[in-house]
Amino acid sequence: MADVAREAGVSGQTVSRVANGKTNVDDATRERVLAAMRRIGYRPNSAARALRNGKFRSIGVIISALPTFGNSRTLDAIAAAVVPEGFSIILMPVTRPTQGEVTGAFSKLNEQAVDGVIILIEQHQLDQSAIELPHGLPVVVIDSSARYDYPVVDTDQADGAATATRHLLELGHETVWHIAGPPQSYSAERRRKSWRATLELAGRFVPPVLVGDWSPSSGYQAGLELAADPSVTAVFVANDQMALGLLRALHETGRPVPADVSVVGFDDMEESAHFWPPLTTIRQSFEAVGHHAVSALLAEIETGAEVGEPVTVPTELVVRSSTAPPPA
Amino acid sequence: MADVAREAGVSGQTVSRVANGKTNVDDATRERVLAAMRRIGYRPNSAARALRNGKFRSIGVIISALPTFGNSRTLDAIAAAVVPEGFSIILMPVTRPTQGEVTGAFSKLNEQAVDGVIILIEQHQLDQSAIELPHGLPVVVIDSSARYDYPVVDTDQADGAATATRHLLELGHETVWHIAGPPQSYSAERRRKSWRATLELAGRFVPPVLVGDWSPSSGYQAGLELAADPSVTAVFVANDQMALGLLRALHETGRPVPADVSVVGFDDMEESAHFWPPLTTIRQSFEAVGHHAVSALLAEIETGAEVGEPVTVPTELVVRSSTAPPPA
DNA sequence: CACGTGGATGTTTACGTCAACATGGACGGT
DNA sequence: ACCGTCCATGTTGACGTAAACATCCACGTG
Repeated sequence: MADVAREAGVSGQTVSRVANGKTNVDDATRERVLAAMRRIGYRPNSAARALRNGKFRSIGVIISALPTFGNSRTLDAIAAAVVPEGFSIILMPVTRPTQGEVTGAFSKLNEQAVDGVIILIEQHQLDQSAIELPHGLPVVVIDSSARYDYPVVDTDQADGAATATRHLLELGHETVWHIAGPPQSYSAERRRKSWRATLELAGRFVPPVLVGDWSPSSGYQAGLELAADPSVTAVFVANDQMALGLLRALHETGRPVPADVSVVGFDDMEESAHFWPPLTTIRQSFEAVGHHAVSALLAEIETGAEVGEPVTVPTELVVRSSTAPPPA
Repeated sequence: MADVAREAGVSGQTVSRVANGKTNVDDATRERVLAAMRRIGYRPNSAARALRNGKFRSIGVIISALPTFGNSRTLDAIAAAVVPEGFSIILMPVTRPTQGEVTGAFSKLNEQAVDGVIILIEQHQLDQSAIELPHGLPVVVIDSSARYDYPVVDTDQADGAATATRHLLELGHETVWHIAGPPQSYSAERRRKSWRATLELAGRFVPPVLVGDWSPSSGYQAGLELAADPSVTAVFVANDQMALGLLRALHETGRPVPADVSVVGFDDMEESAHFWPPLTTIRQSFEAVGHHAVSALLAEIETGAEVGEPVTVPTELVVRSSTAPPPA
């Protein structure tokens, strides 16, 4: 900066003013400074800036299971929403979502240099208790658990699951089986509860739940069990990957989809339209989730006040070829 | 820091020494300082640290198409490799890999606060020219193009594609068709060239290339064309997602896999084992790629010297149920 | 013409940390 | 007892920036 100031024949302060777009600088002077900046290749030093005014213009994202379909999409949306605001993202992966790891990541971020934190961790049951975080830093949690003290954003899991179940019922199926996500996952829990509630509301028999871990393999395993039971005609699977595994199991055991059994997934991955048969599923908008999380966090950073209401992002039923009325 | 110093009855410098684990501090004093830190909840301020010693302990990752299967896996591997070293990751997404966007992201990182940059951008043909970056910051590129001035890490695309093609030939197929990735992608180009070379080496007819864009839909489109040609008995698809689309096209047109046509993909996504039929494919280790990229970058940061040799990560053929000898 | 006003620019200082140098006391050797 | 050495600890200053305050000049007004 000093070099630029000398080159332009002004004081460092004026350079600072130009760099920050202050208005009270003469146009001619501004031009001279800008030219000098370009000539010297001046880049403001963010460390010094941060030191000076206590803001870092960056937010931290604590994330587990990054390569997961939903998480990577959400992260991308967060990134897209944050960059135009002039913020950057500091990534803090945790290998397992335990209390220890999360608080560790959090305090690393705290030392590091962030103005706020988004927590994108699927499993809420952390050592039996909600995450406890030192206060003083704005935080937004992506997850619709009510157990956090922080603003929360999530997909409307319950409505999506209810829609999926109702779709199958309306097609004429007697009841709907369910392959759930892992027990520690809050979204899995919500989808399962909502599926059950929908069945009960319609006065239908509630079959036992099969539990997977989101992976195609676990869907395949569960699918093998389901395929062996001839009374199964409709299955709501808690995500598309497990649905893929189920489809495979159904193919292998010679039960045609959708003629013999109907399948609905959840997520609507890019691949789902090309499964065999193309999968009917619940589309969720990770983009909207990421976008809302960023809005809430930035608002909190600006104003210091937490936004009270949890934000819920709606889902949409996408009907393709894996559902049909039950066999006669 | 001043508070801690007062609390412990020492000077700030001693606190600094304790915080940095210097040895020349009396044990009793150290204990006293640590206790004071805990009591006050002291966190070193990284901005000041960075300002003081010119290092940031963080690296930037410029990435496009983050939710892409390979990219998210690689990013995760980078994160995993970087965190134990005490570095953190600053994410800098670019929407399109143009020269302008990349250099923009680069200079943002430069101002921001990074010690080095990993560029994870698939398409190398940036406005007809290689990326030009201002020098002075260590850079590693993930991509095996020879056109960069920087250390480079990538999967052994050529060997993988050759292995896939040879596998099909050895099964007895007369020739192998190819659905390629987008023309701007260097990996797509490598796979295509290597497929062609393998065919030529074996003295086989080289069929025209179908070009996709990595998406399942583009694979489906290409698949429809291929399915219409009864002479097609073996297809090497440049990634698993397009292979999924091809499988769907083959199902729809009633051409059984692998009895009538064999398919080999590339990537080995988690889903591929559960496609119908389970997909034979080339597994690449994104983990290894990320890991090597980080090693190279950290070495460059430490020593200041670029590592010369490009690193190539081997692939592995995974045989499942989508390949078989051609129909009699 | 003296004075007040307001805008452009300069000067000083503090942000939190740590390297470099300074200080001071304990201990060993002669 | 004197001196040199070494180790623990303290003091000073600098990193690059921007807020707060100070200065200076042009211009308008009575």
